[in-house]
Amino acid sequence: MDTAIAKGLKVLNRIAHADAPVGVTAMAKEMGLEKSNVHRTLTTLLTLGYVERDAATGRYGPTLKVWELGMKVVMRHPMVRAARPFMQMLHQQTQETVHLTILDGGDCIYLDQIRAPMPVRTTPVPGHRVPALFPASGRVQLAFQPNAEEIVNTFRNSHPRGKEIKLAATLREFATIRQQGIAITESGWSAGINSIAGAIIDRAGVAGAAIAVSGPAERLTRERMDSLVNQVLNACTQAGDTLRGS
Amino acid sequence: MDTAIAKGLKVLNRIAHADAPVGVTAMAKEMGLEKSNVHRTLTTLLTLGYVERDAATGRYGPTLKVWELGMKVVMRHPMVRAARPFMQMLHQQTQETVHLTILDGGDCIYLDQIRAPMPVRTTPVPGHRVPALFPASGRVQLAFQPNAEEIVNTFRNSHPRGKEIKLAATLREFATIRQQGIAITESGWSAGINSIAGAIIDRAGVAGAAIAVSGPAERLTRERMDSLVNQVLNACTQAGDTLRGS
DNA sequence: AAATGTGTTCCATGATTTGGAACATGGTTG
DNA sequence: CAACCATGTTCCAAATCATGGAACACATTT
Repeated sequence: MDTAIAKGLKVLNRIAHADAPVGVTAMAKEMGLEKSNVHRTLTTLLTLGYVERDAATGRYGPTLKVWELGMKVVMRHPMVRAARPFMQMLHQQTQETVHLTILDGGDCIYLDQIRAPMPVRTTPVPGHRVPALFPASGRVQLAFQPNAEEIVNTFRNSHPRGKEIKLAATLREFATIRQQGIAITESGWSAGINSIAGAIIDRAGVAGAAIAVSGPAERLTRERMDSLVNQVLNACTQAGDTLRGS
Repeated sequence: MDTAIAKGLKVLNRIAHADAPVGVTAMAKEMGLEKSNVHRTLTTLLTLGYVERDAATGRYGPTLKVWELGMKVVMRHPMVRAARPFMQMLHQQTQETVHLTILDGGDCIYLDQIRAPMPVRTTPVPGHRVPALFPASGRVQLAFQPNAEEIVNTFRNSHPRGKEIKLAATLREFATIRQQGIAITESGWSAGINSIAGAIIDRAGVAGAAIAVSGPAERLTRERMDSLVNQVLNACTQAGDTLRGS
């Protein structure tokens, strides 16, 4: 194990997650390293171009280099490549915000999005992570997951709002979702926001991702969502075909 | 200089930029390191979760961890935060694709975008880098850059298509752009695509970024772009105010 | 002026990385 | 089927390189 690499990435992480540039001493204290050690690490990251110094304060902040690297990765992601055109279609048909999410453990990660001209106040942003039980796109994926029950239980025990979840009811709902291939949430975890999501089936035959259409409850009514079922399913199966075909 | 950190990031870069997962030997040969060294580095990155192995081939590919990190960075970027709401407004008014770009040396980096329901075939994607002389958003920023002439010259000497650029004509055009605060390209570097861009003035009083509206020439005609001048300028000044105010 | 808080430099010490060689594995070819 | 090649993996002695402590520089506060 290359400990220096671990240290370097830990420091980079710390800087990238910070709201504001940080100083050497603060970081050293926080991560239990020597000042001189942190300083040298930062100078290294500086010369490599991953970190820059605030002109005024001399504190260290992240550059966009990490982001550029990350975009390379996500844009090459097979799921993103496969889903993009069909998300675009869906957006054109609905004029609403369209999301692409994948599952990572019990979390749902927002991979890609097309924003509506008039989006809701709190649109999840690509890169965000939320418990998969919250959004429709997470639920539709969980429903197709073999270890769904385990994940739900873990959530119930670890998350502060976990106890609000009824296991039996949730599993029953998952059965319905599997049957229809569609999950719908009405003011589920974000008040006033409705959402309809379908699952993309990948090579392994499990739900590798989900496409969701979201919007304010006034615009995206229950009836409207019901009428969108086929379009969402369509986008998902076509994306799945593209994914498996290539 | 922590050489191990440099090595680790170099390997990570190599993997993230690759089109397909790569093997140990290939990487070792390519970057002049010992096989065993690369192998240990990869195992480190593997346990840290930045790299994963292809189940079938055993080759190494990137995970989304770098991307998540990068999104944190860009979403906290003051320019993105300041510009987002006004890009949204512009998108709502025009129903066209709206871009946010910044200048990095002679390059233009696409920071953020809102895609139109019917976008053009080749929409630049966030994270992309193009010579600033190509798109309208790059040109409007160059026009306000003190060392614009230098950048144009560097481009003329280094880029394969550099000789197509006439220095005097370009500088004259920049003067016009500075006067209007707006750059317009018609089928500029991408055939059939028109674009109108304005500059966001940052704290230092220079063009720190640009907002652009792009679309197919049939839809985004010259007359339509002329009628959008004020809306684009508005979005830019408001974004600039937000940026400097906060 | 003394005291605290920064960030930075220096260097002997020793832990860690290094590169080579040997081993393991799987696929290819005569 | 055996010999071969290419690949990934493990091991270890040698020495390079990271380490942490102390000392320095600089600014701000008391």
